[in-house]
Amino acid sequence: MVHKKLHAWYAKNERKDLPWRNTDDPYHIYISEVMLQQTQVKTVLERYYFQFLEKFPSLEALSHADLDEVLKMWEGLGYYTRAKNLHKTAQIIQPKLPKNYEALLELPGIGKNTASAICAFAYKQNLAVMEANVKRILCRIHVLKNPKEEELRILALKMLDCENPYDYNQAIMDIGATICKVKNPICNECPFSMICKAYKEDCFLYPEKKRKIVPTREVNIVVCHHNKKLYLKQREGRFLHGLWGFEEVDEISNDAEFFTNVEQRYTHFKLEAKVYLLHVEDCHDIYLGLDKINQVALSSVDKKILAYLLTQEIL
DNA sequence: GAACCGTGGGT
DNA sequence: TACCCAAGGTT
Repeated sequence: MVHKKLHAWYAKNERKDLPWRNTDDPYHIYISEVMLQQTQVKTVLERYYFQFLEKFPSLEALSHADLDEVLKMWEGLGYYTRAKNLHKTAQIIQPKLPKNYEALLELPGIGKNTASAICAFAYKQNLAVMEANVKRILCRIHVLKNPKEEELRILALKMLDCENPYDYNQAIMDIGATICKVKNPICNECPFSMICKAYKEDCFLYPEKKRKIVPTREVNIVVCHHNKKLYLKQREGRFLHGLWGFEEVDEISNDAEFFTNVEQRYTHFKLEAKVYLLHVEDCHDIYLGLDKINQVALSSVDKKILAYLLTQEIL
């Protein structure tokens, strides 16, 4: 009965503007799944999906690319390990993605969710996708505040429409995105309302969310410049790995002049940076002109600083 | 299991 | 301004 209702809802309300639903190419679906991790559909659609596939039209093309090129196409999307893992995976598995869940799970950057999504959407396999939307729906139907992963997995399997797994998975994700939203769910249009305990209770605060306090990190950034060239270096740690940026320093030289303040929110801390300019007498090859800078991937903070520099005739 | 890993948009 | 949100994976 619920499956019928869901099916009817989907026939009417399916999001048809999603290109990864209109392809059978496992590579395209794989790219979309990774891009969509913790990222809004709109962002992926407008600025990344088509551009990435045009630049790297196949697994083979991706495997032959330089990591710097891949990062450039990922610039601004965040969580850059995803790009690095895509590149690594392309080199491991080309010419083709494996077709079974366990083999996919072995690959870097592919977890349970992405593996099941690839199996369900690229290979039409009979398994339940369980991402944030689905989890939220299950939590509300069963009024679960803080369920274990395994508990949800069992409930998801019970719900799955084995006759139409592909449509079912797409449909329940659409319900989560457009009906069973985190805030202001539209329960009177929801095909699950008849079985939803949260609806019966008239309370949709499931699952419980825990908020965390984010610390502030204060840093100094120095932009060294010489003859319209700037010093940038490539980051090596896990954070913003592989992206280029201006240098953070502990001590500010007396010759540096204050330039501007910059703020940036990250997932687990807030950055407050004082940016200084330092004119140096001579510089090395690693100083980059604007044309070079535009070829490498910068993080959001460094882009902000660069944009401001451009208004100040430093470049 | 919890911390870590980005960003732009909405309120 | 400050906080929340969006198709998670790795350590």
